[in-house]
Amino acid sequence: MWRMARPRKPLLSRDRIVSAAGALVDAEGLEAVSTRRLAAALGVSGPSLYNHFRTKDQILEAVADAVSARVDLTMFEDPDPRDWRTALADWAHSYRDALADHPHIVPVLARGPGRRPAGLRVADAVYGGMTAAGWPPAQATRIGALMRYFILGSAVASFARGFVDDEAAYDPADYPHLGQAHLLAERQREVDEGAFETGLTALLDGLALQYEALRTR
Amino acid sequence: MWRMARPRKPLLSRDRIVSAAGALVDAEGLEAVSTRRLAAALGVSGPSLYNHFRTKDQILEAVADAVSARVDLTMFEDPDPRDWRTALADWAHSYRDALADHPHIVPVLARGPGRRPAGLRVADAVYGGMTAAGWPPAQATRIGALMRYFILGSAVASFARGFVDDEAAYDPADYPHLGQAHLLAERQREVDEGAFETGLTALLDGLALQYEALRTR
DNA sequence: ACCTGAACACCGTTCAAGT
DNA sequence: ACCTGAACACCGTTCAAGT
Repeated sequence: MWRMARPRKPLLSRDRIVSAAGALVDAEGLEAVSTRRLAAALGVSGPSLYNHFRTKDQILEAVADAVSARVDLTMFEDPDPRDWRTALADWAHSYRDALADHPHIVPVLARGPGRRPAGLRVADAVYGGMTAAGWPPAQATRIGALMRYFILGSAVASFARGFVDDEAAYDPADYPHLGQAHLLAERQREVDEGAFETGLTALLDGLALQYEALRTR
Repeated sequence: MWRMARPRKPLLSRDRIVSAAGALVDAEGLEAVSTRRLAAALGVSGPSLYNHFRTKDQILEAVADAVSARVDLTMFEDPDPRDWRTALADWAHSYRDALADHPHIVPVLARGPGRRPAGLRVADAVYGGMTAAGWPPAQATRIGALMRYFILGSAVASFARGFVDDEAAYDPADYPHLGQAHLLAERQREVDEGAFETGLTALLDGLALQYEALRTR
């Protein structure tokens, strides 16, 4: 027999499936991933995937988790109590960069840490870093959550991807303040970049105010 | 004939389709909406929908836009220059409440204002309010975007929906700082609520700092 | 103009059969 | 244990046919 139902060495592994799925998501977007298409890319037939994952959704969860795993968390290790602000800022940038590299998986990632190990490790590290820096536990939890809101929000609700490339859609009579400038892709990236930095600075400035109030009480 | 291909009075309208789709999304979630299921709920056959919308996606866009349309924008009309902070806070709460009422459509809404009239009206109103309050145009655009990030992020990356109801998934050996307390649904809503309020206050405090720096220059 | 059933090219998932 | 093809119950969308 030159073609068998089961090869001596497995053709598939969870890792191979996840990396092929990630590549497909990056190249063609979430909705391009079907079990048949993914299997074809791996040189097997559709149902084979079910020997390694229970559902297609769990494959996508694993892809999302692989992205979370690339977020730098070292800034929360052995923290200098006065430096929670820098740690938070560095982490936010690392997180945003990881998402920017794989924008199509963000909606899956945003569904919450859920069962994904790397996602939970992120939540855990931020909490640990904040409590070590002197934030009360309840506030540390909130800070982790609100930073997540802002970072994931900036990836998922990106201005750049939000506007359509069609001038007719933005009649100045309907939206007096919206200029044509919004339509330029270059300008849109600038808006996203500027809004992220402005928001991050405001968030950290505001938290610093709360931290001071906490210390001087 | 007691059953005809075309009735004298149209059976369908865009409004009827959108409200039935909205009800289906609210009751059973996004993935429960198929053209056949939606058509059945309206007492017609699947293809009929295509006489009123070009694609299923445009139906969902219209549902999302109907939610945006319920966001209060009156706080940006005839603004008191000193009160941009209150306007922003009130708007954020109104926006968040609208999303909380229809959580399943949030991923569609988060894709960006795109072509949706109500979504664009929101962006336009915030921009108008901020510039009228004395913010420079570039900053006004950024504020609209960053507030959107935070509000949509808080809806889409909700802690409450993020954790799974299974203790085994959160072994304290893996995540030393994550307590079992995170698992309680009641506690999760508290975290979301607290994180939103803490984040909003921090954001507005931080922006106030920037506004002052702007005035005193 | 607006609805219908039939049809097309897909889906995710199950399962018996193969080795 | 791990792969296969066949099958099931779905999809979104097109289209000719009806009134």
